[in-house]
Amino acid sequence: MIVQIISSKAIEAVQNLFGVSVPASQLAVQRTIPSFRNQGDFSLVVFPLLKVSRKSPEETARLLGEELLRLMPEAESFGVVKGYLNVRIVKGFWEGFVKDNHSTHFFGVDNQPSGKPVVVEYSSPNTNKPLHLGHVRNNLLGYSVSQILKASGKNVAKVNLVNDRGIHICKSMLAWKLSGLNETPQSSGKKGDKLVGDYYVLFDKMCKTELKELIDSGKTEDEATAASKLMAQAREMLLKWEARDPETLQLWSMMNEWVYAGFDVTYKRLGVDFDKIYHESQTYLFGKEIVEEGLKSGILFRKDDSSVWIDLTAEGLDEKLLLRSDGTSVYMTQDLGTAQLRANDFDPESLIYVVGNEQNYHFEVLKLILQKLGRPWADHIYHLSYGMVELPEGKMKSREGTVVDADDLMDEMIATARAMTEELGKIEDFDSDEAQELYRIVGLGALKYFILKVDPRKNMLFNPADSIDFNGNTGPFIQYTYARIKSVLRKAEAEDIRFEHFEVNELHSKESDLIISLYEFPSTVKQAAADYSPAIMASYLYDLARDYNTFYHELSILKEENESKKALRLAISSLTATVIKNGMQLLGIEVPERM
RNA sequence: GGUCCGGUAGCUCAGUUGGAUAGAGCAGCAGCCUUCUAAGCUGCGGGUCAGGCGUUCGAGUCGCCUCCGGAUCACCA
Repeated sequence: MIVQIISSKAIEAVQNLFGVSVPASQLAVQRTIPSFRNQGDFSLVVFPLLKVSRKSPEETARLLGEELLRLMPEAESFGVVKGYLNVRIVKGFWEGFVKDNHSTHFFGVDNQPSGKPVVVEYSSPNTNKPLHLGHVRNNLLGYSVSQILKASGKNVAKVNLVNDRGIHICKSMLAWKLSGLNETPQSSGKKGDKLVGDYYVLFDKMCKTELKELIDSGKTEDEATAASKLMAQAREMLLKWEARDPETLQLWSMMNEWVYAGFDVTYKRLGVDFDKIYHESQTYLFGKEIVEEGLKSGILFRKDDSSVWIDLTAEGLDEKLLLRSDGTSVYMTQDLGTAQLRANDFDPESLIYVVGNEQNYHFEVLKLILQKLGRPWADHIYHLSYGMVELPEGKMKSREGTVVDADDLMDEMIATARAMTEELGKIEDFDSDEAQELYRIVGLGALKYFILKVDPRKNMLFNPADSIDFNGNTGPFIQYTYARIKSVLRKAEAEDIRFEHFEVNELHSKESDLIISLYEFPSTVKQAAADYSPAIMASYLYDLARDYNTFYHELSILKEENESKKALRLAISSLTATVIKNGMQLLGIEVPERM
C-alpha cells in the first residue's frame, strides 16, 4: 500500500535527517484534500516532527520532501503548504496498478479464506409472525457483514437461530384451533407465515375481548389477566408441548412448517441464506450443564428458593438469574448453551451476533459469564448491535398496525422501480422477463442501499418517500453508473477496441482521482470488515460512482483521439465497473448490465 | 436513579488511529442533452458540529460536567 510506503520511507528520512527514530503513529499520511491536489496525491503532516527537526514547519516539510524523493522511487515531486508535505506519486505507479488489475474479475475480494471460521448469527425470527422492516435491517446487515468478512479473507459460517417454541407460538396454535376453520395455506392461498401471524393477532383480539368482559364485571386488570381462560389454555398448551403431547406436537410442527415455507420465500427474495439453522425447540434445554459447572466452580450460587444466579455487582452490573426456582431455564441459560454448541460445532475464531441494541445488556452479561467460566472463545464474542428502524410517525407497533411488512415493502420498491423505469422509457427493447428482472434488481437495490448506508449502531429513520427516491446517494444511482460503464464497454467491444496497451505520461485530475479511489478498494474492504460496517462500503461506492460520473462527463472515452489515452480511460472504466459490481455484491446488491 | 448508545445544514446522513477551508444527498433556486445512457453533470444559498470547561502546535473526533433523545436494568425472549 502506497500509504504504508510513504509512512515507512518518511521514518527513514527522519532518521537520516535528524538522527531520530520516530514511531509510525507520529506520521499521519492521508489523501491530499482536493484544494491542494495540484501539488500532490498524498499528504504528510509534519507538526509532530518539529520537536526533532527544531526547524519551522515549512523547512521541515521541505527537507523531508527532498529526502523522500531520494529514498522513494514512487515519489515524483512534492509541494509544501504550511505544515503539510504533499507528495505526488509517479505516473508509472498508477499505470502499473491499472494494467495489473483492469481485467481482474475479483479485484479486491479475492483474499483466500484462512483460519477458523467466524460464525455470524443473524435473522433469528420468531415463528409466530411474518418478517417486518426491523428484520429486514437485521437480515441485510447479517448477510452483508458475512460477505464482507469473506472478501477480507475469513471463513464465514452464517447461522440462524429460529425461535420456534414458547408461549407466543402456543397463542397462534390455540387461536387456530379455536377458530375451527382448519384454514391452511393451500385452502386460503395465504403465505404460511402470514396465516400464522393472523392467528396470533386473532388471539390477541380474543384475549382483549375476554379481558374487557372480566374488567367490566368488576375485576381489576391484574385480576382479569390472572382469570383469563385463554391465557390459561395457552399456558396449558405449552406444558403439553413440553410434555411432548403428540397432538400438540403435530399441530405445532404443521404450523411451523407453514411459517418456514413463508420465510423461505422472503429470504430468497431478500437474497439471504444460511449455512446452518438452529431451532430453539432443540436447544432450549441446553445450558443447564454449564450452570451445573458454574455452581461447582463457585462462579454461580444458589439462593434459598433454589434459583441460580451470578453476581456481577463487582463488574458494575446486577445479579442475573440463570435458573428459575422451579429449575427451568431462562433466555440466558439457553444462550449459554447455544454458544457452547456453536463453539463445539465450528471451533470458531469468533462469534458474531447480529441482534438489536435493546439486547446490549444481555450480550454484555453473556460474554462475561462465559469468560468467567473460562471459555477462551468468549473473548471473541462480538455483539453487532444495531439501532431500531423508526417510521416518520414513530416506532413500529404491531398493535397499532404500523408495522411495515417485509414482503409488502419489497413489492412496493419493485413497483416503484417499474414506474420510474417506464417513465424514463429507456428499455423499450427489453422483453417482459428482462424488464421484470430489472425492476427487481433496481427496487431491491434501492431498499438495501437505503438501509445499509447508515451506520449499523445508529437508529435510523425509514421514510418511505425518501426510500423510493432513486437519485443522489441511492442504490440505483450506483447501479446506473455501472450500467453506463457497461454500455461504453459494449461499444468498445463492438468496435474491437482493446485497451491492454497504454502509457501514462500525464493524468487528468479526474483520471487520477478515480484511479486512486479504485486503488483504495481493497483496503476499504478490510476496513469495513474490521468495523463490521456495510455503511463504510456503501459510502465508498457512492463516492466512487460520483467520481466516475464527473470523469465521464468531463472527458470523452471512445471519442478520445489519442489511442493511449483512450485505452487508459477504457481500462479505468472497466476497473470501476468491476469494483462497483464486487462492492455492491458485498452489500448483497445486484447490478444490471443495462438500465 | 444506575449503566450503555446517540445529538453535525430545514430533512436524511458521511466525516478511518486528533490534522489543511466540516462534506454529500434530498428539498429550494439557476444552468447543461445535434457529443460514449440526463436514474447524470455544473453552480448558488444554507452550520455556535447540543452547551460549557479542559488536554494539545492543532478538537466534530480525546477527558470531565450539564442539557436533550433512545435503549436497558424481569423467575419475558
